[in-house]
Order: sequence, then C-alpha cells, then structure tokens
Amino acid sequence: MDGTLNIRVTPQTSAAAHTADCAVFGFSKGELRVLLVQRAVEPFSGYWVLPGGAMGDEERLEETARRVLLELVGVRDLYLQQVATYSDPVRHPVRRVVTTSYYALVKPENHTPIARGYLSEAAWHKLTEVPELGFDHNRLLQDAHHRLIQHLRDRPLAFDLLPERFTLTEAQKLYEGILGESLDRRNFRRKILAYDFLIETSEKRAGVKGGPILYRLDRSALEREMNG
Amino acid sequence: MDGTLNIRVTPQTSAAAHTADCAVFGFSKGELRVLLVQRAVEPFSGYWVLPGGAMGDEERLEETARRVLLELVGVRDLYLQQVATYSDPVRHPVRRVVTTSYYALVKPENHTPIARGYLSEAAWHKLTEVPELGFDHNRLLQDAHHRLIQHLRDRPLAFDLLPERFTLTEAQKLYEGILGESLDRRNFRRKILAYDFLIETSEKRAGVKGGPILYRLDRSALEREMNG
DNA sequence: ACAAAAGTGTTCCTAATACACCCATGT
DNA sequence: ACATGGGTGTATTAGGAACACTTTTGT
Repeated sequence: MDGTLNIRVTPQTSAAAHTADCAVFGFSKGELRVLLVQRAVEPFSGYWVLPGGAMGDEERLEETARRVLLELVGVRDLYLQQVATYSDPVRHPVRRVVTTSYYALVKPENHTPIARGYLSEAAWHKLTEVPELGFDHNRLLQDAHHRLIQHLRDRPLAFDLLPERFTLTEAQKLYEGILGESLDRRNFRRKILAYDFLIETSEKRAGVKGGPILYRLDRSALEREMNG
Repeated sequence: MDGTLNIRVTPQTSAAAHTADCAVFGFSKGELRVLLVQRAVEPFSGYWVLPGGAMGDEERLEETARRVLLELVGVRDLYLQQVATYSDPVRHPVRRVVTTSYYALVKPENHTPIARGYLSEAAWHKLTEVPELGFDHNRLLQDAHHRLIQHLRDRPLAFDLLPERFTLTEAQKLYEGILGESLDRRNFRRKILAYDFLIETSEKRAGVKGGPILYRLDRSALEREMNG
C-alpha cells in the first residue's frame, strides 16, 4: 500500500536504485536483431548488456526508457512495451538496483547506434547469436522476446520493424524471425492479406526489372485493427 | 543499465520507495471477488485499496507480496503473477513511490482476511461492485484483471480459486465471472472435460440426496498441461 | 539452361458455436 | 405439479494446416 505505514514488522523502505533496460529489436538482412551495448566500466566491464539507465526524479520509467534510447540510438516515437520488473537483491553485484524491462521495435535502417558515455560499443546482434550478457540481461532479453512473441500472436504489430515499402516475403521472414519457426508461404500470405492494412503499391524495388510486389502499411487501418 | 554510471546528462538515481500491491481474487457464492483493505491513515484515509507493502532491503518484490498477503490474510503458497510496474512521480500524493502489482488467486473459504496495522477493515468485494479506490489502485486492479483474463484464455489456471471438490457448474460460473461473459453450458463442459486433469469423484455434496457430480483436480496432470 | 524466388487454390481436419430435450431433486 | 438446475449429442461453420506446380528473373 505504497508503504506510507507498514503492516506490523514490515521492513522499512529500502533505497534501491531503479533503472529501465530495453530490449530493442530490429530486423535487417532477413534476421531479427537486438541492440546491445558494451560496457567500458566495472561491474561487467567488457560485457555486452541491454541499453538502460537510471530513472530520473521526475520521470516515469517509460520516459526513462525513451530518453535512454533517444540518447543512445537517436530514435523517437518507437513502439515500447513494459515487460517485467526484476528485484533480486543481488542481481547487481555492487548495490541494490531494481530494474524494469521494456521491449522496443525500431527500423534499424534509419538508426545507426552510437556508443556514448561509459560504453565502448553499440551494435546490432543477431538474436540467434547473442553472447553471454552482463547482469541478468540474458534473462531480461529472453523474457522480452517471449512477451513480443505473445503480443505478435495476438496482433500484427511487427510492421514497426519493416521499412516503408516491403515485400510479403520480407514480412514473412520477420514473422519467422520473431516466432522462431518457419511458416507456410501460402498460408502466411493469405492470412496477412486478409487484413486490410496492407496496400499493394505499383512500385517495384529500385534497380530490378520485375521482382516482387512492394506493399506499404495503411497506418490508420492498422490502428483500427489493433483497437477494434 | 543498472545505473552504475549514467549516459551523459542522465538524472541521478532517485530514492523512490518501492512497494508491491496485490489484486487478490477469490470466488465465493457464485461471484468473482477481490480482497480490499480500508486505510485508517492519511493519505487516502477511509479509502479502500489493494493490500500491499514496502519492499524490504533483502527482499525480492514477489517475496514482499507473499509476506504482505501472509500477514494480512494468512495464506501461503498462493498463485502469484507479476502484472506491471507503475512509476508516475505523483501517483502517491506525499512522496515518490514506485509500485509493482501482482495478481493472486486464493480460495476465500479458508481465509478470512483480518485488518491489521493501519487498516480499519479488510473484506471481499464483488468485482462488479468495487468502489473508488485510493491512489491509482482502480487502474492497478483493472490491469491485473485484464492480465488474469489473458492468462485464463491460454491456460486453465482458475482452479486455484475453487474448493477441493467442486461442480462443473461452479467451474463455469467462475470462468464466466473472470471472463465477464456467459458461456454455453454444454460447450464449456465438453471443453473442460477434454482435459484430463478433472477427476470425477463418486461423492455428492453433503446433505443433498442426488445433486450434481463433484470433481476434484489432478494437480500433476494440471502441471503437465500448463507446462507441456 | 539452370537455379532461385514469387505467385497462386484446394483439400482436410480440428475447434468453436449454436441449439433442444430429458431427468432428478426440492418445494 | 411445478420450477430449478443437471446432464447429454449433433449439425454447422470458420480457421488453421498441409500440400505442388507454374512463371519470372538473374547468372
């Protein structure tokens, strides 16, 4: 109950720090990728971790997440969803840090990550080739991915990861990358075209003669789909 | 990134308190109910709220939730799921309190809640007749209920709310109470009996001659169902 | 010419839904 | 006798899964 007073012998409010960590997913070259940063300071110096940062005094955690991602990868207005909160007293080896994790979806094409501050590197990693991460971030990443899968099975939100114009095969590869299973091409096309938020453009990809049809997204139809 | 050092101008770690609040769901007299407690102190004195308490220095939040519920309703080993974390800087009128919410499932029959400490009352409320709660707890409750619905659609976890022996009609009423819609009796029975974790007992409810068949749960079959 | 990827329809099966009558008990 | 709630089966439909061949383009 917000700890104003406590029930009986309730331990007193602790002064744990609170951070937001983000599993930023992107899709490029036919692979689902996650943005990782490499620490240049202890603890876990040299380890890759999920980008994150401390909650400010006047900030909600979601704002913390957005600020961190803006500072780090220069991206605004991304799709952001809270996943879970991790509070093991010893998850951080130096002092107590509670963290809340988010997953985010971005189009990697536009945003080259830059390592700043105490980071030595920032780079996209294939989700299938993620190294051992610092802290409990392998767990956070796994949980975030799992939540993304759950959401994707409900609603077609993956298009935040695709460029403006994309082919159905690209969309399928994306779904397969997220879900971790391969899908039947005909069934996938039929199902996805049954929605009315995919618009066939008359354009073809630059440079090629024929090639696959490019589609674009009807944002408002997608919104309607997500809400209705 | 656990805030050991901060990216550029990141605000310094704040000293927000952290609490765990629980939406405890029970089922009795054919109604889905939620356990609420009434505050006897400011802020929100006289208001009903979700039971909760401050995270201890050596505690994970889930342990906080279990401890609070043990102290309040004397129940152990309940089904507990994290829902979300709320961090609006002004969600608590006095000082900054971040809270993580859980939902819990209990059998109300066994556990009469007791108001302790700064509480003037503790009581089960019909979910359909929840008053205006203190803090942002109406929101927490709504989100917790929503998460419970989601989980229930995936897996048959609602049996934690039923007594040892129960009729199929009771189970159906429970499902209807959680999902907020009415179900076809025959379809419900067929679907639920298709699982193999419901065991028909030869007993009938005490006092009645014939009456409906009582079922009990095969815990291990349910576990198998939930995992496999 | 050959290899690689795009495009297209049908069949099958499972799961969800809708629906009506008989029986036993308690009043 | 009547009202209430328990118990049972079938027909329809919608959605998901499986599956093969033809066309175009790039090498």
